[in-house]
Parts: sequence; C-alpha cells; structure tokens
Amino acid sequence: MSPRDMSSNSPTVNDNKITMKPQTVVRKICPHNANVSCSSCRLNELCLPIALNKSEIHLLDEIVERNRPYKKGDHLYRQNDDFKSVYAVRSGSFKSYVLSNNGQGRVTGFFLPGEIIGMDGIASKHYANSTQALEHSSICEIPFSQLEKLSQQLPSLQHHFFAIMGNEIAKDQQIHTLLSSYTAEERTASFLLGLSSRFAHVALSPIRYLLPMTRSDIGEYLGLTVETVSRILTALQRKGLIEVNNREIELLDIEALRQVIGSK
Amino acid sequence: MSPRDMSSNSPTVNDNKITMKPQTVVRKICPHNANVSCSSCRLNELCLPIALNKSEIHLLDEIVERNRPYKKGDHLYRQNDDFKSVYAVRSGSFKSYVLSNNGQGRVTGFFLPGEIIGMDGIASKHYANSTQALEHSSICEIPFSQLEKLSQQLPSLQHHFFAIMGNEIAKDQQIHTLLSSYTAEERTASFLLGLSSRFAHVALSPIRYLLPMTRSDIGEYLGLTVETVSRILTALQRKGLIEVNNREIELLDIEALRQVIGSK
DNA sequence: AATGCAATTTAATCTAAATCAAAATTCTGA
DNA sequence: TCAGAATTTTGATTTAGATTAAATTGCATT
Repeated sequence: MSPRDMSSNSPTVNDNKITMKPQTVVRKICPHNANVSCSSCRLNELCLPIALNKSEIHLLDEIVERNRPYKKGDHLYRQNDDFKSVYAVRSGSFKSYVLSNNGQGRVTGFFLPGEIIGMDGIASKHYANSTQALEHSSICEIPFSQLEKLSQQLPSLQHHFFAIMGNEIAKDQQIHTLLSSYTAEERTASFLLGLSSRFAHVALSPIRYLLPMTRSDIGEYLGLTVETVSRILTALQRKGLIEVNNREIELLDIEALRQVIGSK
Repeated sequence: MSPRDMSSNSPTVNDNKITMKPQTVVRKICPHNANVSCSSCRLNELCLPIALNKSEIHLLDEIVERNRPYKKGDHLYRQNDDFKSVYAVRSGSFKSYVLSNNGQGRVTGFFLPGEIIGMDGIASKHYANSTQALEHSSICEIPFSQLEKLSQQLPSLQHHFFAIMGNEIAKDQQIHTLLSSYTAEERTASFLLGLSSRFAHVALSPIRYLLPMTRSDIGEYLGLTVETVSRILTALQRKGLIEVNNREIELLDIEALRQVIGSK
C-alpha cells in the first residue's frame, strides 16, 4: 500500500473554486498553501513549534515535509501500513477509523488544525488505524526518526512531544469514561462542547461551526447509531440548546449543554 | 494531598504472612522486596530498562526510587495531585479510576507487573486519575523530570519511552472500539483474553489466574453493571469456555473465546 | 467459631437505544 | 438542470443490558 493513496472510499470531486481558476491564482488564494514554514505558520503557537525559539524552529522546519493538499476521502495512511511519520493538520480535518472483520467501521478520532495524527503507530511500527481527509485538507508530515533525532538535540522539543503524547493519553481516557457511563444525550452534548473548544483553539467560532463529519461518523465515534445521533440533535434543538442546519451547528445555550453532562 | 496516602477506601488488613513473622525473615521471603536494582529485577526485559545496556541501566537505577510496599487500597496518587513521577509496577496490581460528580467511580485502567502508571499526568502536570493498589503491591517510582534528563543522554531510553507512550495510545484506542461496538459478552471475553496475555507476559499462567479486581471494577472498566459481568461469566462457564471460582479464572477453550469476538 | 460487612449471584421488570422500515433532504456529477 | 446516490430524519418495534430487589457466599475481625 502506497503511503499516499489518492483514491477515495466515496466518489469525490475536485473543489470547484480551484479547478476553475488558473494555477497561479490558486497558489495565492488557496487556504491549504503548502509553502508556509513553521515560523510563519499561523498554528505555530499550538502545534509542534510551541516552546521552541526561532533557531530551533528553523531546525524543525528542515525535517517537516509539506505535502500537496489531500482531497476529501484521500487516505493519509491505512491500517497496518509501516509507521514512518506523524502528521500535523495544517488545514481541513481528518478521521481515523478501524475496520472490523464484519466490515463495519468504527471511528477512533477526529483531527482538526494543529492536532497530531499517527501516534498509535509509534510502538508497533505499524499504524493501528486508517486515516482519511474529511474535506480538502493539508498536512505537515514529520518523519518520526528525524523527530527523535531532533528531540535529542532540543530538550524542549522532547519535552513538548512527551506532553503531546501525554495529552493524547489523557484524552483517550476521558473518552473511555464517556463511552462507559454516559447516555446518548450526554455523549452528544460532550462531543459538541469538545468540538467547540477545539475550534476556539484555532481561533474559529466556538458557538457556530460546521461539522466536518457525517452523523454516521459521529455515531461510530460515540458508540451510537446514526438514528440516535440524529434524534438527539433534534431533541437538543427542540430544547433550545442548539440550532442545527444540516452540518451547521450553533450552540445557543452552552451553560445548559454543560448542565446536560453536569453530574458526570 | 500527600503523595503517599496509606488510608484506604475499604477497610483493609495487613498481610498475615508478614505481620506474623519477624522482620528479618520477611525481608528474605517477601515477594515485594524493595532492594532489587533494575539490573537484577526479573522484569527488566519488559519494563523501562529494555533496550538499555549494562551501564545505561546503572544510570537508570540511580533515578529510580523503590518505595516500601503498598497495602491493598493504598493510593499511589489521587486525581488532581501534582504530577511528579511515573511508576512501574514491580509486584501486585493497581487500578486507576475517576470519580464523577454524582459520586460514581469509573475504572480507567488496570496495571500488572512491568506496566507503567501515571502517563495521563504528563501533559497537564496533574494526574487525571486516582490510582490505588488492588492487593499488597510494590512499585518503582521514576521522577519524570529526571527521566526526561536521562532520555536526553540515552537515545535508546527516549526511543523506548516514546514507544511505551505510543503503546498506551494504541491500547486506549482499542478500548474505544471495544466500548463503542462490542456486546457485553464480547467485552468480557476480550477482557479475559487480554488479562491472559498480560499474565503470560510476566511468565504467569495464561490459562489459569486470579482476578485482582472485583466484578464491580470489571464492570466499571467495561461499561457494564456488576450484575451483567456476573451473568456473562456464569454464561461463559455454562458454555464450557471458562471455569470460574470466585476470583479464580480458568480459560478452558481459548479458541472459542477468540471466536466470541471473532467478527469484531 | 461467630459476627458483620462486602462481594457475588440470581431473578423479575423496565428502559434507553438498537433495529427495521421508509420518507425526506442534500449532495454530486453528467 | 436533473437523476441517482448518499445522508438525514422520523416512526414503530424490539432487545440487550440496566435497574430493582433479594438471597447467598466469602472473608476479615472479634
């Protein structure tokens, strides 16, 4: 399996805005522009470069590979591929999922700009998940062996990567608790609030955002069926806590949403 | 909150074998003997020292603190305590859990000899869980700041600790899948098989072992009630897949147990 | 050995969410 | 612009596992 597979599970199309304009113009306006160094990247305060100084960022810059954008449905890697790199989302979003023997997929994570993908492969040297773009997206690839070498030179990079991995562990354990004891409504409210703060983290609106994933993706992630997710969203809307318009979500009463999961 | 709290949730007692014999004899026979260096520890092939050479292990030995044994119910640390160390189980077993607002506990993990506890605190600098001994147990404490310093000197230690954390991430994601799509019977079978291979890993029998935790702990961990856990164990026994006698488990038909979760 | 509490099992009932079925809506590409 | 596909919603029914209740077993302390 090639590390870069442009085929999609679902039929995809090119982004109209891009294919309709000449290349040079695209370069200028494309929000997924690959020619951005870590030092000038708007995410450098929350991605790997955090806690590095100018000259250290320059060293990091040299090992980061900025691939061309991924189309919706493109795979970053597939389950069982050789582990080579971790990835930082620059723009767009991704989902990780595993396929069970009976063909059913289960989503194990969603990734927004600034977040790191692929750490599940570090121990076994093979990715445990498949990971796929949910929309037109761009990525920084960080070859792990080089990240390790650089971490030997830069104590603050080592420290920060330990923290990134520790954060992933803490987050995964929160999800463990959520799945083992929350009701469908509590899970959904928690999910919406979680997305909200992640959007806020990348300077997007925490009260009004577009879901990059389907109801089915959400269901697989939260251990619910599509129908239940849909019903819960409708119910939360009827209660006046949120406004749903297809993929667009508006959080009308964040305090009440917190109350939903209040006792947990 | 002190880092070492000898009080228990449940009333506990001293281990008869120990309190009934004079100190000097205890030192000799106690399986939780604290005076074992990493180099002579029987777990050194699967704990932190793995992949280190003799002189490197000696450096590690110097930062490891070998505390006196923990009694059943003693806390290693509590939720929200300042993060200072990670811990390697030397003997016995531990559980991590979080308390919800309504007082309900949810178990987030079990730890057997050779396994590393406390990585959930690395990012936030506060432990996200409480962790408590399930039986008379002993621990090696590894102050994290010293582990970081040593990892700067020893590339293979850095590499190995990245792997340990990556392994934790991969395991947590498997549990995510388990909780979001497995039935009660599948979860229980998977749990029993998982314990089996972990016991095998420390050279204990993979087909006959004692559960260190209660049915309630198992239920909290698997997102099931005690009653369901009990019923499923009884059902698996009736089907001839296992033999249950209180805390003692014998796996009679491992292949059939694998079949239970076969399609997943 | 006796006592008392914690842990486990068993049984009856209930319920949240799954499943099944189908209609409505949105997206996609020709 | 439109047809077909995918996604989402809605409703009726079923069910796995929760809840409630009680009996039983195990184990620590007296």
